[in-house]
Amino acid sequence: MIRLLLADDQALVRGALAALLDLEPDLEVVAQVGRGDEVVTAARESAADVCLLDIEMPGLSGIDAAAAVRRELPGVRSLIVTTFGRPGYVRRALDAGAAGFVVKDTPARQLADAVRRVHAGLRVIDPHLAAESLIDGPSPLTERERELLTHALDGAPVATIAARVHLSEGTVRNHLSAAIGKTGASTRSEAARIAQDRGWL
Amino acid sequence: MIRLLLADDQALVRGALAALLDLEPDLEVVAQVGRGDEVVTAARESAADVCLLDIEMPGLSGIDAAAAVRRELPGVRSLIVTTFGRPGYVRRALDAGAAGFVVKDTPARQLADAVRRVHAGLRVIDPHLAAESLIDGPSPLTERERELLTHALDGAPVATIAARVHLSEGTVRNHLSAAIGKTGASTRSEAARIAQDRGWL
DNA sequence: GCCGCGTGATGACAGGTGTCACGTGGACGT
DNA sequence: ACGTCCACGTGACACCTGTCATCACGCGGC
Repeated sequence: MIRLLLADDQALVRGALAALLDLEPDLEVVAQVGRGDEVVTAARESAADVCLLDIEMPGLSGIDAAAAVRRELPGVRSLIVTTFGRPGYVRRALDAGAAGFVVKDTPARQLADAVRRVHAGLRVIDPHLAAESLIDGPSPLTERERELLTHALDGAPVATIAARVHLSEGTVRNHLSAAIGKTGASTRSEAARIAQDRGWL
Repeated sequence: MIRLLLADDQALVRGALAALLDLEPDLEVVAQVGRGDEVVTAARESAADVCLLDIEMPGLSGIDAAAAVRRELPGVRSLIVTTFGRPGYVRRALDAGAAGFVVKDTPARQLADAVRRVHAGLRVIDPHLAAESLIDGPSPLTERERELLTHALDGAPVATIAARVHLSEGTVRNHLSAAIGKTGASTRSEAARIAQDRGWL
């Protein structure tokens, strides 16, 4: 019997996944959480074997949660189950110690298999995403560029961004100009969107 | 026995919801589709009573699918089940003939109840969203403003947008300026993001 | 030591952007 | 017929932005 923990911020999806996985005779959902920062304690208390983690969650992202599980509970394996097939996410998830990466539009029956393989010590990675991840390569952005792009995501003017990060307006424009070049965009908003699509933020 | 059709572009979520709802003794999932433009034919062939529709789907949005169901199959009721609680969506969904509107982070056990109420001829609307929808009121944007904002979503420069819609650059700037005023934003990207958040696009 | 690189900053310049005034025309309601 | 609203356009103006050159500092690698 494989003991599972589910982490997803959407209660309906969480409950539905639990119903789906509980149908399998060798799987048992022993814990459900809606926040990333509750994963480790819930996994410890429920003695879970495998954690299914969404990425977009309040408190702590699924990737960071996987890293925390890796650090705090070395025997427990993490499987990322996410909506967005951002190439950059795959690499970051694996670096964080996740054992698998599956997108939410894979057929439902394959999920149980993925769980079993992860539990058996294998790695499960969506093949399509693995290819994209290799093509794109790692993020070319520096830490500052990444940070400034996240602030540019909502379309704020440069002056606002500069105030938020306590930097000179000129410096902000320089960093963003570099980011625009690296993403192949022509405005900072476009650059921010591209970087987000690739999982660089 | 209430016969259900599920429409969601994420196969995993679709399958999981099916597993969850099939647990209820009086509910039966008789069809599953991943595209909005397959809803009507699948509902007709499977003789469904209630359609659960996600909004973001390829082919046709869940809202447009609800309108099509209303038109083609008058006896069938639609329940929108979506990730995003955009206030503007609620009004548009009801105008399109949907009988209910639920967000995906409602507790799983409430979904079956919502289905039963919709089937009984009642209307089910997330109370929190209903309030927000009333506060915001309907979209103040004109059709052109709405269209131009969608093109501004990815941060494209004005010249690109003007070329895409075959308009003068000056006209595009005038419309976007009006949209910026109506949204309370200070750049077109910010205006686009605000409008999207409110379900005005 | 020196080089490369990230970070922070300044100044200058061309071009993009938001705003406003103003004009035209068509659709719609009264 | 008239007013109102929307769409579309032009021109002008101030301001914002993206780019580039140039400087300085700290850090790690060969």
